[in-house]
Amino acid sequence: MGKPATSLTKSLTAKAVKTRLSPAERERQIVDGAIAYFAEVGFSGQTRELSKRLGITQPLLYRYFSSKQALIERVYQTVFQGRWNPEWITLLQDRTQPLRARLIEFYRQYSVATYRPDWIRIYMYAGLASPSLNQRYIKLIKRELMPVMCQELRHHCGLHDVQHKVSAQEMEFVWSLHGGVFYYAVRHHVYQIRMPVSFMTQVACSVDNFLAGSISTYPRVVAATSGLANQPKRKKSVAPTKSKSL
Amino acid sequence: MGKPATSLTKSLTAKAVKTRLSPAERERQIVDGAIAYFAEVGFSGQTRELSKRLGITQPLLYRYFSSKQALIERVYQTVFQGRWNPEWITLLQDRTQPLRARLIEFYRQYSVATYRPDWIRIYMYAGLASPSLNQRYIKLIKRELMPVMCQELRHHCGLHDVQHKVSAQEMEFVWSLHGGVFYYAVRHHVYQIRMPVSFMTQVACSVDNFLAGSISTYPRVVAATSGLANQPKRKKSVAPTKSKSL
DNA sequence: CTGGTTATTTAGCACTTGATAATATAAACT
DNA sequence: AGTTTATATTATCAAGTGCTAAATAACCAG
Repeated sequence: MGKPATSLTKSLTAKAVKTRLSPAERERQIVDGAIAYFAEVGFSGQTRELSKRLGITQPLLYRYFSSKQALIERVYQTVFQGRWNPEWITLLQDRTQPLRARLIEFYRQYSVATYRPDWIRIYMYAGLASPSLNQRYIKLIKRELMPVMCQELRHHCGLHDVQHKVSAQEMEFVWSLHGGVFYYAVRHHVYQIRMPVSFMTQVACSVDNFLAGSISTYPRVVAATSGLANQPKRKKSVAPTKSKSL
Repeated sequence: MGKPATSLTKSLTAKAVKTRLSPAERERQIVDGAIAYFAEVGFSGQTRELSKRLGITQPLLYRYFSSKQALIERVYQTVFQGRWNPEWITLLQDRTQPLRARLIEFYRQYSVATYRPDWIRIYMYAGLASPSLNQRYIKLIKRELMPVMCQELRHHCGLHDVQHKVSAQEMEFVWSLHGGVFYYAVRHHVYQIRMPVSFMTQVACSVDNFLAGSISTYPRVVAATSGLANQPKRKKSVAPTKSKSL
């Protein structure tokens, strides 16, 4: 564990040869180490332990980051910035492919970017400590991803005439798929459950069931919310199918 | 902030009248306060801050709990013990009701017991710190809940002849519903998102879509795994009726 | 009221933890 | 080489941290 991850130094094979790194390189090394360390133990982890894992002394951290909090901010930034790929939207909108294939491919690519131990664990730690970061991220999902998924789902269900903006109910409908997929990753990377079915197999299965059900249930959701605007805090229960509004 | 929460003391109206509580009462008060405090800030929260919220001094905690860790264990025990209701299984198996109604009613009751801020947040904190507790809980779900849900789903889909034990694939199929519902609670109580659709409305919607899709997709899942055993590398397991407790 | 019991507080120890200043030292430059 | 530059280390500080022992004060039996 104590071995320096960066072997980009031009020579001097191994061992504890005290090497002076260029500031840029050292900084990158610290950030990478901090991501791995905080992802493992949370942000209450100590700077001394982090420095030990990096093979450097603790005060050196403060040459590169003015405070522990500054380092944490940098970790956030590094982990969550630039993971969103706008290509995913165009991929989802490519109607030359069946929606099933598009959704599966999207989750394949999305999971590579985000459903990994570092991302998921830091995401959860951040959410528990103070959810503003997660709220911002979910806002991104709501703004960029959900409307597109809903539009494509409308098309898939033959609702070609519907013009109004996607409603909050419609988005929640899609969140149930998204949440199921996300929770697979949580069980895997947070609870460290041995998963008996591979991620992509499970995604395919979830997408299949989601789309099969949508044909009959999604038009009802769209119709039930077609009158009212999209977001606001309207009560108006959705009145699913049969009795019992609960 | 500094005011003692317990006004159970028989008299002495208000103010900082130092009251001596019976050990049982004080202990309960500490545990309750610890649940609320640790759920809010995590288990790295300090005993001094906890005692301040309780309106007592910090060393008093150590009269009732030998260490901080002992208090944490007690919090775990209090939050997670006795929340599982075996009645839920009989409810789910009551075929005089349509499966839709049973599932919705199950999630209504289940959410009352577990999908509340304290439970969810402590569950997540525990999972990140060391997932053994969560693994044990998920084992309970896998042993008690999933097989029943799968059996009822088989029946709902007209698969009356199927005899073999439910496969891991079938259980994962149900996990996708369960995960979607759980993640609603996470968004609500951990990320503190303002949910535009009420929990029960969303549950009804998810269950509807889940069941509607299952009619066509679940038989395929069952068929695909009917040949092989249920769990990959397990050899023929033992008695089908075992009743380990959590 | 009195004295014993014990819940609760006061005072403090040993250690941790984020952060800083002074010092040492490896690399760069001439 | 010798000089300069700034990376990295050593030696700390001050505030926090779990935890303990002794002192205090509330309750109760007599």
